Amino acid sequence: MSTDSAMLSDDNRPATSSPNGHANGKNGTSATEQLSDEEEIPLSQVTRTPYSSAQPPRQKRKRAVYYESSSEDDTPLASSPLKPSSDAVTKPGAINATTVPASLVNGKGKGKAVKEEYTECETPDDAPSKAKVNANGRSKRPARKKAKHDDDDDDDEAVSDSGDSTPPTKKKRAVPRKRKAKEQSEPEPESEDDAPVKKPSIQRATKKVKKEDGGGATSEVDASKPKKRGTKKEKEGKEKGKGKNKKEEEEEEVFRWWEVGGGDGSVKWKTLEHNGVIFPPPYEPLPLDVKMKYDGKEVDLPPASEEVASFYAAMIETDHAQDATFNKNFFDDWKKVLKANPPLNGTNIVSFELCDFSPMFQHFETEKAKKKSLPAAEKKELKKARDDMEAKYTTCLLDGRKEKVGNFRVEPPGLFRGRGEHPKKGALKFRVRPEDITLNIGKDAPIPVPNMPGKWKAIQHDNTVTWLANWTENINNSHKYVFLAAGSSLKGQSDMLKFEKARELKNHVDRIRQNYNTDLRSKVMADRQRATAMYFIDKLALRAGNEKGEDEADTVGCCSLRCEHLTLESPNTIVFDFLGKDSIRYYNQVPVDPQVFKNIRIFKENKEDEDALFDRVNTSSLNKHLTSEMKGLTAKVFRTYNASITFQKLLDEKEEELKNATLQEKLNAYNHANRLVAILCNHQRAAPKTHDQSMEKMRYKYRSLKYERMKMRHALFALDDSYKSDDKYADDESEIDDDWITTHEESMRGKDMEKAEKKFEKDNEKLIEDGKEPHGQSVLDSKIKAIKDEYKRLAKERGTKKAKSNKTAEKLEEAIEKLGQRIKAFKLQMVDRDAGKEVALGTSKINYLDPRITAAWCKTHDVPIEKLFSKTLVTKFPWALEADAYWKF
DNA sequence: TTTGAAACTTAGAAGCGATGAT
DNA sequence: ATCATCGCTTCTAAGTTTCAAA
Repeated sequence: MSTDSAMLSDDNRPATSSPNGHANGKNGTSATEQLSDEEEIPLSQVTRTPYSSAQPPRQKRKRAVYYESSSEDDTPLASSPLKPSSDAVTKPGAINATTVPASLVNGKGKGKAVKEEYTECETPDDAPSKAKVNANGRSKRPARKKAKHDDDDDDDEAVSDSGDSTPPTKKKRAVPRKRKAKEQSEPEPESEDDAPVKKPSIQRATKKVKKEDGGGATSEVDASKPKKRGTKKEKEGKEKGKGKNKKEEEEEEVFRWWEVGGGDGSVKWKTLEHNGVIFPPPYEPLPLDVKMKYDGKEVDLPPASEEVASFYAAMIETDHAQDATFNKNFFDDWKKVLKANPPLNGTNIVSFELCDFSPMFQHFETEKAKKKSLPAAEKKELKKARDDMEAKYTTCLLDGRKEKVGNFRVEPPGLFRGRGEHPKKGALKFRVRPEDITLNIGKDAPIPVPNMPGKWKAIQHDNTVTWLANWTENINNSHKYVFLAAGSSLKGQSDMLKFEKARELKNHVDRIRQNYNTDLRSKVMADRQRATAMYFIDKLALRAGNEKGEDEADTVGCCSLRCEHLTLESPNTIVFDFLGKDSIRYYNQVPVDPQVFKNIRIFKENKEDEDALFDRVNTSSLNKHLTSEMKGLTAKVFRTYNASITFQKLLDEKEEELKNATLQEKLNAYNHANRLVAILCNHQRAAPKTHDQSMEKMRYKYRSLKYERMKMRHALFALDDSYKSDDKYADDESEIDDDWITTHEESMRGKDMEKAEKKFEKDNEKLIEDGKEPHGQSVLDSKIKAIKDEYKRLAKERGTKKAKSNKTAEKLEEAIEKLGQRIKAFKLQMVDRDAGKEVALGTSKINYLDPRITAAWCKTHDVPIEKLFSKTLVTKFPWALEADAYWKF
């Protein structure tokens, strides 16, 4: 099928580009007309495209055609002219690393899209176009048919299309991008004295720190420490340290980079030493008695094929194995491996359905169990051995300082676990070998030796980047990098910069909002669309939304929204429903500014569901514009800004209220604010498997509380009829009915009797121990009888609205009041828990909430930071924890 | 321009170990 | 002490942004 023209023909109108010139007709006039605000909104025109969550229709997508079809793996490689020669591209290293020849599995070389241009022929009056069509009838680029410039000219005279006011570019011309440098041993940054690297003093903002149990950390100060910050602490530390045994002398150097300044600029380090990466152990064939079956018979697989089979076998109980795409991709790739490494007993594996991997699966399960049941001491030993082995890879020397490395373990081979409807999920991910890996390391540093046979692909010394190693992965031909850990100075610095940039937005956001609000009425379509997109990004914290390719899951962000993703509901509500990053559904019904509502209606006019909503906007033009509004401003800064500012505001609102609150109440308030931000950013998680069950438990407890309350009310009535007319004691137990009460009482009765028996036994044991006479059976019997009688009485009471109690009316009133509070609180807790079951708080905490907000809040409310930040977060944000109580985002 | 490589941040799932209930 | 739960850590996929090459 290679690029069949067949496919081309089927739906090939220039799709996307809203054929009938939505907006452009001739960009000029018509655009102007269409943009007039006054027009009416024929509601009937409003498109409604309900589709249910997970599966957006995307037939049109296949028009891809312009790209090499990825499904043609089986066609002879070299043949198609459209196909880049795979040989040329295949990474040598990937081959037979794991014994699986890359060339076997990876039909095509780079999934590089070979694209043709589409010469548009419709709508002649349209802008000169070359709209590239693509996917869902959308083009790799949005199907915009015009180029912004065209608009300008034509689109209503005047209105100088802002489009190009050149943004204040920084003539800085930073150090040349490494791209070229990478070839290999880069030529060393040409003396570039002007390179903005001022890190003179930086060298020594180091302190020696001893770990103390007490949590206080600091101690003696490195002589060269520059600033005087934190002296007090140091002194204290010193004293304490004195008394303390020196043994723990494992003082770590703590580089207080945030006190030094500098750091920006493109040179990231002066010297860099590291030990490379760890490769996973080679494949170990299964014991001879563990064999998968094909058509009921055991198959004798050579190791290479067995390994791939085992990847799948380990997953047969997961959802992945239920997925058709996943299975197909796995099987296709596996067959290629099998072809080169056929079963030794001649089995010809052609049908996936006939494969039975369960013997392998069982084997893995027993192995797992074995490991688990190992004595603790042995487990510990194993772990120690592993840690020792890995130790040297966990850190590196950056400008002479020890820093933690993040992902020093090379990703093991396996089956690609793409999210959502990723067309390649299940495909075989090759074993990575030294030949695949490029190391980035200081010029004078010794070159590490790989822990498996082989030679590094290349060594480079590029100090303008932060990675230590990288390789190209075979599924999507993207790059994988080994970076420093989140707690390292390099990551910390850029993290801090990120938040500072977001804070800077505070000073510009009013103006920016004003501008885009004005532009919502712009007569230039491109501007109006951009303004509308900005409105969404700002208000709803949507992501920028780059275009995606054919061989990726169909997900969108702001700029790549399609008409089908928005539904209008008069008078001014927009319903968003689309799959965003990681194929997480974004569903939101929001009332919007009437002008935005109107705009969306206009943008959708004359377009198909699968056409781009913002056909004149893309992330690049959007960001270009944003940068012109504020230096360094991009779409994602809005997310950071809005998340943090919202969080700060929410916490501030509760400040007074929390003055005398308990610790738990404070934590709740914090988590509540955190949750609202997570919702804003649409951070979801799969509801815990046990959620329903635990909700059920809570509901039961809730009812039990209601039952108690009812009993007390009734007791009150029994004492004095007049309570019945008091609203305070009106029936409030709608969630419990007679049946439930019956069951509940029976269950309590059972429990009470059990309890009595247990107690009886225990008492007797005790008596015997003490050398006394145990109670006889009659004691228990009479207790049981008492319980039975009690429940008989309760049964009689049922429905009478009377109950017995030995409390006085006053006591009852009090107890009811208290119970009422408890019920309310519990109900809240339930609702909260249910509401939060699908909300992930972690992501915003790690990436979006300025940690200084939390640090300051903890100081204000006297909450230990450990209650809110896990150990990793504490080490990730050392620069933030010193913020004082008054610090505000 | 447009495309896509490169580099870095953000993301949820899976794995794992601590902790609390029984 | 054992088991279930839960929260944290690890893993790696999936985004964004920038810039050079075509």
